[in-house]
Amino acid sequence: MNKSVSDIIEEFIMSSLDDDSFIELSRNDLAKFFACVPSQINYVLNTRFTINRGFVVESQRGGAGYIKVSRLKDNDDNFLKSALDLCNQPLNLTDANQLINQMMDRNILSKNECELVKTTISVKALNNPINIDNTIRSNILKQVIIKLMQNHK
Amino acid sequence: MNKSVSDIIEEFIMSSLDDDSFIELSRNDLAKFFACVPSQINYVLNTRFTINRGFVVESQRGGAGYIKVSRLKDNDDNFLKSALDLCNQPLNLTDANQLINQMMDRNILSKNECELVKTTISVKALNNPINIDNTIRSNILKQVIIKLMQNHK
DNA sequence: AAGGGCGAAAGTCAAAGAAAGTCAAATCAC
DNA sequence: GTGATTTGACTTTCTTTGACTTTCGCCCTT
Repeated sequence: MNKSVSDIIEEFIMSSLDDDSFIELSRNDLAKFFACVPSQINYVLNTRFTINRGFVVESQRGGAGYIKVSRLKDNDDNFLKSALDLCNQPLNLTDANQLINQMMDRNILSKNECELVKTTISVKALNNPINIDNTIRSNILKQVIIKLMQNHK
Repeated sequence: MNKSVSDIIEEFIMSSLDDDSFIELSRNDLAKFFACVPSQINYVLNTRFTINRGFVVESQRGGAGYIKVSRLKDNDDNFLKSALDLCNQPLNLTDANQLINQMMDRNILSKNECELVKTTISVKALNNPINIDNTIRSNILKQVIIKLMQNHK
């Protein structure tokens, strides 16, 4: 198979992530290195380093701008991964709380953290019509899980 | 990570504030020391040492001019109380995050907890069609603060 | 002793510079 | 022909720079 430039850039970033759980890169430098336009880096990031594939991309513009790519971790039994899946549907309060409780049982969240997260998705916090409520709830939980998988300071 | 000059100046002032609750600087000297134009000091002050982040900047021009940066240190009860007040209006992401950061600075939240709460009010978490993001955000934060006030007795 | 001028601060603001993001048209591979 | 890739014009965000303004203390004159 003939590799595209995007494939090669993907491989490069992938192998940089072998050692560490995240890397910081300069979009411009990378583009220069691979002799492509800067926006191609975005293309690679958008098509290959997605949540679904287990990555998170953060960035900052301007002066000391950067792009940070992190590889998400999961514990052995794929608990977080399937929790993430659950969050693709709206979640009612009971189900969501149970999910959060399980995270505490598995020592992914401390008691305190568990309580905090439950607070953020409580009925009072999401003071909205029920149908949109559940959607926001699962969205919030999804981001929390991603954060937990992103397990580096 | 590649730090900008502004980042470095910020760090310098921050660490000067570690020992004391305030510090007096000479804008010109600082600019000379960091090899930048004097107005960059203002830029750092305006973007980093804001009231929202818990700082006050006072200054005097002319002959014996100076810039004084102080870290606000009212007690945690008052802080949470006024934070709660703030949550009666919709909050944009920046303001909300700064509030949460201050909770960490005051050891009301651990670093981890701080990150978690920030995650729950992030743009991605509250990614809903309607533009009531800021309202939901302040609601969530309000419940978090109420929760913290319970713990904090 | 009062007022004015000078120079030494700090403040303001907008332009320039330095990243990264977006989006859609053009091209390529199958 | 369709979907994936490449390209580039345009946008947004953050930082750096510098010209111009304001304020203040001090000294000098009267």
